Amino acid sequence: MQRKLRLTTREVTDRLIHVFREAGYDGASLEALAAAAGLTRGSLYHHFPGGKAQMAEAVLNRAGAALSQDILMPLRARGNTANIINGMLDGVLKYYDGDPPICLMNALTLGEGHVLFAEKVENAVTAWHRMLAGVFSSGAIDLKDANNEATDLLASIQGALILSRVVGTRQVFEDQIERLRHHNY
Amino acid sequence: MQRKLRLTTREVTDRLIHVFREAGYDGASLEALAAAAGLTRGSLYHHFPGGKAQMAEAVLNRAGAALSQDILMPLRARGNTANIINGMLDGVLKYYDGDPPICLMNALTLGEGHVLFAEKVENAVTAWHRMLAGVFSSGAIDLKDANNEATDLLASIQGALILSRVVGTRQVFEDQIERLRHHNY
DNA sequence: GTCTATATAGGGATAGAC
DNA sequence: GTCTATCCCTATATAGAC
Repeated sequence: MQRKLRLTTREVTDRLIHVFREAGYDGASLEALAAAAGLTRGSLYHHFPGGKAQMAEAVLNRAGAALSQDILMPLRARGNTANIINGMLDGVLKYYDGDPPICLMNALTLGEGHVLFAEKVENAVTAWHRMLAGVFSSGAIDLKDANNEATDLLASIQGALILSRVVGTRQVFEDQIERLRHHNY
Repeated sequence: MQRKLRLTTREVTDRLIHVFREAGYDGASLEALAAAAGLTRGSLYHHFPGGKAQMAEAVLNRAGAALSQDILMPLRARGNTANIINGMLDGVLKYYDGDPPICLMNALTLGEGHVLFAEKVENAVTAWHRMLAGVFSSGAIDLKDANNEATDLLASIQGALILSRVVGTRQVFEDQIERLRHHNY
C-alpha cells in the first residue's frame, strides 16, 4: 500500500484533528501538526495561508459537520422519544470515537482558542441543546422541564467524556452512554 | 489599603490559579503568570526554581487541598444519604467559584499538562468517586449500583461545568446543582 | 525577595527552489 | 503541492545587581 504524495486540504484537516483534541489550541505546535499531516511546516501554509488559526477553524468546521450528521440528524427522526434518544446516543458513540474519547470543542476553548472559537462552539452546543429540548417537549411535558431534561442529558454526556479522559479508558464513557439509554424519557 | 510588597509562596500560588484554569498548562505564559502574581518573570523563579512545571504543580496541590476540604470532607459526615449529598453539593458550589466556573484539573490535563499531571488528577478524581460510592453503598444498595450512581453524579457535575463555561454564565452551573439536590438518592 | 538584563531554544510564519 | 532555508518574535530560564 503506497503512501499518497499529494493530499487534499480536507485530508490534511482530518489528520490535524487529533492533535488539537489532545493538546488544545495553544499546545498544538506546528511541528506536531506537520508531523500528524505527514508534511513539513512550510507545506501546511499552502493548505492554510491563515496559519494555525485557520487550521483549527477548519478542524472545528469538520467536527461541526460530523456533529450535525451523527448527533443532530437522529434528533430529527419521527417516533417516540426513547427511540429518538437512542438514535442520538448511537451517534454520540460514533462522534466521540477516540480511546479515551476527547471533546475537541472542550479542548479548543481554553486560552487563545477561547478567544478565537468560543462563539462558534457556543453556537454548536446551543443548537444541540435546543434540538434535544425540542424532542423532550414533544413528549407533551412543560417547556421548562424539557429544557432541564436536555441540560441533564447533555451534562451527563459531557461529564462522561471528562471522566473517561481522566481515567484514561473509553470503557467509562461507553458504560455511561449505555446507562443513559435506560433512563425514562 | 496598601499593596503588600513581599509575598509568601502560598500567596503567589493563589494568584496563579486562575491563569492555569483559563489557559491550561501550555497556554499559561510566564508573562501572564507574572502579571497575575504582580511580580516579574524573574521573581517567579525565586518562589518556583523548577519553573512553570513547579508553579502548576503548586497550584494543583492547593486545588487538591481545597477539594478535600470543601467536597470530600462533607462526604465523611454521618446522617442520611440525601443530607450528605447536599453537604457535598454546597462544597461543590464553593470549590468551583468562578464565573463561569472552570475545572482546573480539566484545564491542566491537555497537551504537556497531561504528560505532567494526568496521574495526580486521576488520583484526585478517583478518591472523590470512591468516597461518593461509599456514601451510596451505605444506603444498603448493591455495590455496583452505588458505583454507577457515583459516576452519574460526578458526570453531571463535570458536565455542568463544561456547559456553563461554553455558555459563559455561572447560572447554568448553579441551576444544575440545585436540580441535583432534588434527585432521589 | 524583587528587580533588570540576557541567554537560548522553540514557536509561528514567509520566500523561493523544485 | 511540497520542500528547504530563513526570519523574527515569544517563551522559558538564568545571572547577578539591589
